[in-house]
Amino acid sequence: MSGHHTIAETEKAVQAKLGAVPLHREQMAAVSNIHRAATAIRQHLENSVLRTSDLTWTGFVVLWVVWIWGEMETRYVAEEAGISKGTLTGVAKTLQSRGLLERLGHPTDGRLAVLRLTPEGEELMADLFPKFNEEEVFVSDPLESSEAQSLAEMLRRMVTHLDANGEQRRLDLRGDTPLPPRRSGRRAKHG
Amino acid sequence: MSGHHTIAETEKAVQAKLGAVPLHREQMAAVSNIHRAATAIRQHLENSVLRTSDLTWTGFVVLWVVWIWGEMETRYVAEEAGISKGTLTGVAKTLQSRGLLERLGHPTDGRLAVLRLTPEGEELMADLFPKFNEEEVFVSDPLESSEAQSLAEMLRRMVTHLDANGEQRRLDLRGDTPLPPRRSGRRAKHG
DNA sequence: CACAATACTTGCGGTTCCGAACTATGTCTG
DNA sequence: CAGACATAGTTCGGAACCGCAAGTATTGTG
Repeated sequence: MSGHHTIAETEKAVQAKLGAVPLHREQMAAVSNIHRAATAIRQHLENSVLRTSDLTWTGFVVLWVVWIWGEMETRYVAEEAGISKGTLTGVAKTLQSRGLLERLGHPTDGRLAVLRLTPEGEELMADLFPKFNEEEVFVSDPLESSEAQSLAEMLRRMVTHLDANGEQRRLDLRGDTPLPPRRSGRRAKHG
Repeated sequence: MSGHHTIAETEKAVQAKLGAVPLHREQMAAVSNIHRAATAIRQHLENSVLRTSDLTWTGFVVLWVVWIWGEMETRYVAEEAGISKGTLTGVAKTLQSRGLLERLGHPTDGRLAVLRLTPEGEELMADLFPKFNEEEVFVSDPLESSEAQSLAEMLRRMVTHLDANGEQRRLDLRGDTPLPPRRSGRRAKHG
């Protein structure tokens, strides 16, 4: 970072480029700053606490989710971590191979798989999380305590809203035209 | 989405798991909600406006940056887009192959490369961005206009802070121990 | 017991992603 | 002006990542 343009300069350039176009600037700034902040924060956390344990962001998030909730079915882990089930299978494998996570069958429903931290995983998180939280404090340094609360609360509202209404919105948007297939992906076995 | 646990439930589980550990909860909630919101918003935007043009998130961000700033040197594009320059090389290639972006040498400094939208790229962005902005409005629906401003402003402060102080902080944190190499990555040609 | 539904895995084809090594070019200095 | 150093971009190894299709196994149901 520490680079070419500040956010303020970017917003100015947007004004210059899009001055004539009717836009909703406040929402644009809010959304784009959420992503800027998320990227910057993630990079900081990766390069401070996570890197020293050779954990990726996603690996850490998965560990965190399982840590907080204890044993958890894989589908919920994927959802909480914000990744697809397919990705989780791979990430969980990596974490298993490092001895941090274990995979158990469900006692009564044989279709389910349950994830749980190993003792090493528990130990790692107990050691790592306070450090992680220290950096959360560092990145939040410019916020008053009440501001941090209000920030969290506004974001919570956005997530809840998307959670409740996003799918319907997407359906409405595309009307009857079905989603185009992705450029990539597995093809049907035979045409 | 629309899944298992709400944010409120997660925060409750955190309380249960970490009740005894002294933590800075407000900052924790703020940071983790930034990432939750970023993921949810990104997924919504990808599956509504971006998907129909077969653009990935990163591809769109790169196009957006170049669109706003006009011709731009690749190193700045990478920085503004929040990706590494190595990643940009690949993404730019993809966008070039789709005829949306072009790559020019710098007239006087042979090391530099400059990116610019093609006419097709300009046209695409002119068509796409209003739709994108509409969805930014949708995801910001639960926020008052003044709240959106305040949200953007708080996030801007965090980014600015990280920009100014992040590197020093990381240096301080690791002291004299150098960063361990990543598990993955290119190795020296010969040991 | 056939048959549908569910949960996960596997694999495909692509993109993205980082960061270190490498290449090419420019700049500084003795 | 040559050698050292700096800078910009590309290449590459390894992993993450998605969405989808297909496969496996299990459970629920009429």
